[in-house]
Amino acid sequence: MPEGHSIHRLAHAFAELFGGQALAVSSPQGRFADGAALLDGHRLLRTDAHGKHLFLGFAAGRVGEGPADADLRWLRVHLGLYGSWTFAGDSTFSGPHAIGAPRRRVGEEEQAVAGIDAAAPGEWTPPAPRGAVRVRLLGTHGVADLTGAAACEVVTPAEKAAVQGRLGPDPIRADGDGEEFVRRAGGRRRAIGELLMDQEVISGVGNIYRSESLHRARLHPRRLGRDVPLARLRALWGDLATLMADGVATGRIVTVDAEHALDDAADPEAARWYVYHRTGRPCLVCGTRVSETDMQGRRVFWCSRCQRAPRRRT
DNA sequence: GGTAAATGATTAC
DNA sequence: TAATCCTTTACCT
Repeated sequence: MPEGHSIHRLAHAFAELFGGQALAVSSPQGRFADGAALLDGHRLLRTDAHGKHLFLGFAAGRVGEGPADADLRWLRVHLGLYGSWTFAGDSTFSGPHAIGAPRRRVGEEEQAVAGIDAAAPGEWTPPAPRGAVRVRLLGTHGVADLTGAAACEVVTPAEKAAVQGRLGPDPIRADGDGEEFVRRAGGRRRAIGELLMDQEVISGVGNIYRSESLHRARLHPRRLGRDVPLARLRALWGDLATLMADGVATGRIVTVDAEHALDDAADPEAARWYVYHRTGRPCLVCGTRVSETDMQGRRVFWCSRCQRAPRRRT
């Protein structure tokens, strides 16, 4: 799935493209018919993102009424490994055209789809849903179609709060607390590579940000949390906050500093990251062949020279 | 026209 | 640790 930065982009996009509008909510595929009926015709008043969860807050009633937060009903969407939103609309409708899987190639986290039509407002008609569209949100100037989500449900404010209560601090959110991350990761007997992917420790980090931030921090993925000095945990949080904020701004995961950038016209994907998906290829910093291993069913990449293996403990 | 892989997370054994 | 769920696409034959 797109990592946390994409979810925050989606929250912004929905506010911008549909904010304040009463939306026609449907489930062309049918699996979300009940939830869609609950929200159909309601206005989208709030959007929120926490880690990899997207929340869209709807309320019934006329424009101008200021519903209490307690009256909102939230659509909670988690894209999982291959969920995706695809947008289309008239000439006034812009923004991210498609976020999330599928990707044509690894690294294509946002795909510009020929979906934004040049039709003038009023002359645009929504395209037929393509594929298994779980939810369609139709506004005045455009549509958003959701496919492949791992989670898609309508929740109350209390249920939303409960979900967020289980999530660790999010480096992208204003309320993201780095010290909380240090508390949750420090002293742990689990590998830092696992801790970064644990959404209760830090939320929003995915497989690319994991491998890349650990390389930038020169930390081996199997180093235990308790063996990472607190100052380095703080630095890791700070680096992730910077990288992920940049991801929100640009829609791309960029982790390679200018001094290490490598222009490889023959294989532009090859030098996109320091180590992610670069097994056997040279580390962009030292040239050592990148290593790969499996960590809880996911691939982790690191440079055995830049990121020294932790000493074996008995 | 089949198959594996994909930036995830939960449940069960 | 393994199975399971969500869906599309790249890359084979």
